[in-house]
Amino acid sequence: MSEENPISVAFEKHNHDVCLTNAMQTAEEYCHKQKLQLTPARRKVLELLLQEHRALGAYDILDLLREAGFNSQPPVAYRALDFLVENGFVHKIERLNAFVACALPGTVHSPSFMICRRCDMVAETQSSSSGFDLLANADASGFKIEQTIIEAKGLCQTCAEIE
Amino acid sequence: MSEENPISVAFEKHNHDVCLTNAMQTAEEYCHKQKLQLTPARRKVLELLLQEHRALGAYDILDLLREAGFNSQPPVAYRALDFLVENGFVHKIERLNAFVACALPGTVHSPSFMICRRCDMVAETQSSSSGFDLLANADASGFKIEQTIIEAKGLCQTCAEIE
DNA sequence: ACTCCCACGTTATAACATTACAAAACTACG
DNA sequence: CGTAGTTTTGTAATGTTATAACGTGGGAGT
Repeated sequence: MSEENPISVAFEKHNHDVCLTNAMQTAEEYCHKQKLQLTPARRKVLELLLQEHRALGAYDILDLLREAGFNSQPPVAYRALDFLVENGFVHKIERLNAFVACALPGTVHSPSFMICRRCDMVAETQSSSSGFDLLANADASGFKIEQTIIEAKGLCQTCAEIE
Repeated sequence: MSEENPISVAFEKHNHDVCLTNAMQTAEEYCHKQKLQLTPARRKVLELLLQEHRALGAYDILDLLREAGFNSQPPVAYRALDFLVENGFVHKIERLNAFVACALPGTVHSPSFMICRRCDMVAETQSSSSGFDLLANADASGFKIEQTIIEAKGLCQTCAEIE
């Protein structure tokens, strides 16, 4: 089941159904606690993204929403994505102008991403913010960092073997 | 002279004319050595970007090119930018969809950027690639990193004092 | 002079994202 | 309940960023 689409599985093998179910449950609980509304459109977008380990563009999502019977003007997708990004369930991959479900929902974290240029897979890793030059440079110059994005482009193991 | 527009000066005070002249000369020499053509449009775009320590969008550049008497269809700007990015004279800031002149032209380097969300200033810093988690994670999972972008958003010292 | 490559001119369109305003649905609280 | 206030959605239009496609011109090497 988790193997049906080799392109969409992450680096580590895992049961993808569980991964989706867990993430949805975490989102539910978080929204309930915070009195946020996980409305049908928001829920659907999160589900769509959780079904992939790769980034989807807003218009890809829009197409999928339309197929699922939702309204399909751009704001529908962007509003849901804004909500999900603000609350940490989804990350935007800037270099792809695309969106990916968070691998560690419900926790404050500063992620890095590995993006395969061949199969578009996106893997999220936790980057401990300590110990690299940027912080020292920022301190030295008085720059106050609020958020840092780290995106590595390259080839995943599978694609590296093929090429 | 270098102080006429406080928004466009970088963190450290410096003589901006010298900074521009040096960078242009480096570009000239590099292109000559590599038998690359630093054509009028390419040169102009580089000059325009060197006049700022902030990122300009492709269409901003296009407007400036038009003012300078160049042709002004989008491909004009994008072709020049592609050339300059490929050869390391300009970097793309992904989170702004905009472009900034390289602070260390002619050297192979993997830069990080600090982007002020208030004044749009962009400072480039050298990030030694050693010592942070992403590399370890990539190794462990067999991912081959080809290029990493690191962009920190925040407030520069000047703007932090104002707010 | 021929040909190959590179750069440029030009039109069109694709892809990504937001503004604006009205209507509906929830929420709080008297 | 009801009604005021807030949040979410419907919908049309538009704004912004980027590329495709194809033809033209100009310089380098043979």
